[in-house]
This record gives sequence, C-alpha cells and structure tokens, in this order.
Amino acid sequence: MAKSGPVTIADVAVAAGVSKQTVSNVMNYPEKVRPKTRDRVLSAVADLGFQPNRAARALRSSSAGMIACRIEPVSSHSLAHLHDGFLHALAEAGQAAGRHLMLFAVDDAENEVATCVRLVRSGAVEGVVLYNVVPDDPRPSLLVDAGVPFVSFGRFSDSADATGWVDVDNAAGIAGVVEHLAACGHQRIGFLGFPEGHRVGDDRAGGWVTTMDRHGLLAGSHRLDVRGEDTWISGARMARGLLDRADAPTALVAASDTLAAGALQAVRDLGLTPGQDVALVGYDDTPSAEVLDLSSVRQPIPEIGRRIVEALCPPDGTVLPVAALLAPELVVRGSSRRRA
Amino acid sequence: MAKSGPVTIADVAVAAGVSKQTVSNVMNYPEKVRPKTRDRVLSAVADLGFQPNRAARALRSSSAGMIACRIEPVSSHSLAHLHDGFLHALAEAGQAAGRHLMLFAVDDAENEVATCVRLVRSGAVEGVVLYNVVPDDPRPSLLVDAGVPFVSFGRFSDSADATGWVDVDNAAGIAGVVEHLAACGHQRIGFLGFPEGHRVGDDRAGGWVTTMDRHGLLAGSHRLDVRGEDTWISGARMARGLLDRADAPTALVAASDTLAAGALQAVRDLGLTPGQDVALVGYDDTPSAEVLDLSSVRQPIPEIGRRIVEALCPPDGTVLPVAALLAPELVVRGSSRRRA
DNA sequence: AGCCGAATTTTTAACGTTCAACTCGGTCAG
DNA sequence: CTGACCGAGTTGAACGTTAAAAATTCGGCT
Repeated sequence: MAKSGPVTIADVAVAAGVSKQTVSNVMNYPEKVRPKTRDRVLSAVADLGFQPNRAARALRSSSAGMIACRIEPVSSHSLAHLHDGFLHALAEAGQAAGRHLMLFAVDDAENEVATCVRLVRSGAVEGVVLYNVVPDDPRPSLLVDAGVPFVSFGRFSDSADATGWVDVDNAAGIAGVVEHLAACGHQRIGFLGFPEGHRVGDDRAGGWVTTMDRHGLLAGSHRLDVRGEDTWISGARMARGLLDRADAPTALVAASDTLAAGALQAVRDLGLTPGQDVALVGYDDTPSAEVLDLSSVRQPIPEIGRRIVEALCPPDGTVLPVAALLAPELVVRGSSRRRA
Repeated sequence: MAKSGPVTIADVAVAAGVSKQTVSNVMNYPEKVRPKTRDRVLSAVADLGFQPNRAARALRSSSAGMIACRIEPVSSHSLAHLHDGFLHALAEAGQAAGRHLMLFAVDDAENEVATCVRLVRSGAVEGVVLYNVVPDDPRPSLLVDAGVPFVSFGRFSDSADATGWVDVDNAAGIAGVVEHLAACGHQRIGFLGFPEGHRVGDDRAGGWVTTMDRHGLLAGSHRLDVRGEDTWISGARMARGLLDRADAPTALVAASDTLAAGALQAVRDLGLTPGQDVALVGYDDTPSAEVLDLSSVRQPIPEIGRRIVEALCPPDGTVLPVAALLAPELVVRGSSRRRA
C-alpha cells in the first residue's frame, strides 16, 4: 500500500478524512480523540505503513530521543567483556524509555567530552553515559561545566549535587562471598587480589578484610590475602603460594575470574579437587566461570543500565540526581558448594 | 558566550550581519562565500558556540546521518568477543563517513527486521548493518523486500544484485596457517575443527584439506583432521587423541583459540614444549591468544567496518553493491615459530 | 426550538535548516 | 549601448511534526 516517497502525517490525514493534527493526536494522545475517529485513523496508518518522521518530531519537540555513549577500543581491561553486556543493557533500557542509543568512537577522554558537548549542543542527544569512571576522572566536572546531562557507570568524587552515578559495590561483592564461604563452614579463607592503588581492587580487598574481621576469622587467617597482577599465571602462582603453607586456606576468594581460573589450575596441580578440598570463587561471572563450573560474583549489568537510563531520561524534566551503589549477586556453582 | 537557549543559525546571522542562508553556506559550501564574509561568520560561530541543529538539518535534507545495528545479548558464541571490536570499527568508520551509529536491542531476527524497517521508514537511519549472517538467513531477503538499505557482515546466499555483504575468508585463513607451518618444515599438520554442518567451521576445515593437498601433505597426514565441540576441554581431548598416535602431527591448527588453548594444555601434559616440539596455531586472535603466546589468525575487523560503511554510505547516492571476501591475517607468536 | 458548556476537531504558527528563485551591482561581448 | 552573464547575497518557501488557540459539533436542559 506504500505510496511513492515516504508516507507523511498529511497522507494519513487525507486517507482518514481528518486533519493532520488529529492524526498527530492519535499517535501521541490517543485518549484525546473519539474512538470512532481513532479507529479510522489507525487503519489508515496501518494501510499506508505510516511511521512518524523522527527528524520532524525531534525538531518540533526539541528532543531527539537519544542518548550517547562512547565505545572504547577493544581493550584488555578487565571490563572488556562487560562492554558488550553494558551496551546491550543501555540499549534495552533506553528502548523501554523511548530512547535510542548512539555510539561514538573517540581516542581519548578530552575528545570524548568535546564530542559529548557537540552532540548535546546540536540536539542530537539528550544526554550521555559515562563509562569506566575512576575517582579523579576529569570528565564529570568538564561535562557539568558544559551543561551536558550525563550519568556515569562508576563513582566520581565531585559532590554529586547536579548529576549522578551508578556503581557496583565491590566491597559488598567480596563480602557476600566471604559470608557464603563462612556459612559453608570455612575458617581459613584466602584472598587473591589486584595490585594495590586502584579503587576497584582496593575495594574488593577491603571487603575481604572487613568481613573476615566481622566473623572473627581474621586472626586465624593471617596474611592469607595476597595481591598481584590480574593474569592467569599470577593467579596460579598466588594460589600455589597460599596452598603450600602449613595453615593453607580451605577456600579462596579471587578478585577476578582470571585469577580464579589460575587458582583452579593450582588446586588441580596439587592433586586436590576444587569444590571438595578447596572452595574457589571468582569475580565478574565471565563466560569462562560458567565453563569452569566456578562460583562467581555477577554484576547486575541490566539493572545498572536501567538505573542509568532512568536517571538520564526521567519521564518529565531534567536529569535526576542519583547515587546508586548496587549490590552484586553471588552465583554459586560447583567450585564452592557446602562442605561435605 | 553562550546565550540562553540553543544557538541557532539565525543568531549567528545577526551576529555576523548576514542572512541565515549565508551562514548555512559557510557551514556547508564554504567555497561559495567570499573569504572576508566567511571569516566574519566563522568567528561569530565560534563566539556563540553554534552547532547546527541535527534534527532540522535531517528534516530539511531528509538524511539522518545515521546507520543502525542490532546489539545482540551477551552470548557465549565464538563471536562474542568480536562484538565489541566490530561495533567500534563500525562507529569509527561511520564517523569518518559522517554517519553516527545507532544501536538497538531486540529479541529475535523477526523483530530485528521489523525494527530496521521502522527505523528506515521513520527516517531515523539511512541503512542498517546486519551481523552474524548465516547462509540461509531470512533477514537479507526480508530487508530487500522492505526496501531497507543494508550491508551484512557474513555472506548470504541470495543473488547479491541489489545489496551487499562483506565477509572474511575462513578457508584462506586456515590456508595461510598451513602455508606458514609447511614453510616452517612441518609435514604432518593436524586440524582441530568445529562439528560439521556450519559454514564457518566447514570453511575452515576445507581450508585445511585444500592446502594440505596443494602441498602434497594430505597423504602423509591421513585422518589428522578431527572435529568437535568448541570448548577448551574438547580441544584438549582432540589434541591428545592426535598426539598419542604413532604418526603424531608435529603441528596443530585449531579452528578457534579456545580449542588451541585446550590443545596447548594437552601438549604440556605430555611433557612437550609448545612451539618447540609441537607447533600450535589458533583462530580469532582473542586476548587469550596473546596471553598464551599463541599464534592466531586475526580477522581484519577495522577493515570490515570500513568496507561496510563505505558500501552503505557512498558519498553520492544509494547503497553500492559489494561482495568483499577479505583475507584474515596470521599473527605469528611463540607457539609456531620456525622449527629449530 | 434554543442555548450552554464540554468534547472533539481544525486552523495557525512555529521548530531550525536548506533549496530554489531572485536581487543587485558590475563586466563583457556584440 | 544593450542585454546576457557572473559572483555574492538575500528572500521565501518548504521539510513533517506538534503546541496552542480557534472553531465546530454534540448532548443535555429549559
């Protein structure tokens, strides 16, 4: 039924024998028009395959219905595999809120900010999502200064009065693991962490200390927390070091699945059975965790996306201030079931 | 210098003492306006921080300057890690062509097509990129029928007269590996592949057969090609099977880095040194390949993105028909250097 | 029948940009 | 000397939609 050229609201109006505005009302405020008229219009819409023109709508209502997010180059960061899921979550949450997701590629943070400003100033997007935000990240304040609405995944240190962030509570994630292992009867619980000096790693390490202490297990687990590079080999080495001790831990908490995978190998190399002799828990719930039957801490990525979009695109007006620290979820698998 | 509300072309015109159209010309066809006037306009643009309104431009010129691509949910497919890089490549190539990338999330292929149609009909995007296209994929023909411009990553079987695809030559990828190994002096070269019946896997297996034959190595390598699930454990098992034979291969080609990683373990378990006693090559050049010092075949993702965008957004008119089969590149690492 | 207010629909006027047609002064060939 | 032509800019209209105001219809009530 499509006519030549794109179908406009005017075509529908003619076909249904009403004015353009009535068609517009049917599309936007259906309750405002009499059911009989509405049906006539709707069937004309269906007949002609009418789709409201986005640009015209955006121009008139000065709202593009879009949010933007930088896509970083392929990285070897630990966040690499979250990338995908995060973008998917954003796209999905955005859709639910009637916003589409625009991606842009830039080299560095400076260009990222410039691009965000340009996108917002040109009315291409309503706001932007920041990503991989670190404590002293320069981006948030630059965006605030430029008046760019944004919400970030990752806390930033500025007083969050005008805008917001959503983050995952790393300490709580590890704390949950320790709780779980303690509940399973473990007393000596080791920790394999990242090198000191970065927030994520330090938070996870802090979660171990705090929770071990709360359960009175810290004394019996002296120096059972070690830190090192986030690689498989380093995980294996650190685990081996702990398991060779006289007071070897009966359970190991790792700050990443990579470290945990290394530890798994170390356990096997010693002729021990993971989950039986030594409990093991990883972090991030990567695909490999599932393959290895490894318990792991899962970040609530879909909810993060939802929260970000929710804050960035509130039904009414401007960006809502948020500061949401979400709790990750422990996925228990064979590597850490209750002790026999 | 920003005034209240968004800065429009009219504001700039007033500031520069010219008409709106002249400002427009400065932005779009700078050579059409006298240098003196141009400078005056440009400095007004800079002063006011003017950014042309995207919606208005899109409306007037009926071109949104966008392309769309579905983002699939996090998958355990082998393509999972390509996702990221591919989207980045698209975004980057798009930017170079003055197009932005829009992402959308849908459940299934049917919804994907419906969304693409909607996006194009509403003028939100000029065209769409298809992804993970398999030989008898229903999407290409549906999109052709709906008149949606698209280019796909992955061949489709329809006669590609009206539209196009870009793909990577899997057979050539494996062929290159075999060439490399043969040049290193290997005669018995094994192959670890995916289960039969899927194009990617079959193409890779075919590359082995063809190239082994061309080098006259097929006779001496009878049944040195095995197929199995694409998992680490399966790779280890298959490799073990081959290496335990009397006529054990001196080199192994795997259809994925996952299989190769498993094979690596099998080699080590036998007390052999990878790269020394047995050469190993994986496929896809995942981050793990680098970590494991494993040679691997790298898909030219950035170029794929460039080619797709190039076909989808030609400077002048409609989508160019393309059918580009790109050659992947072998990245040689320690696991397959020249034999001592 | 006639009139009021509510419900429904139409008219008017933008939103910011660009295309096409036009003005204006000057040049240049015939 | 005239008229076609050129470069540089301006003016008016249009792209498709929607908010606000104006106009029409309708049901109920005297």
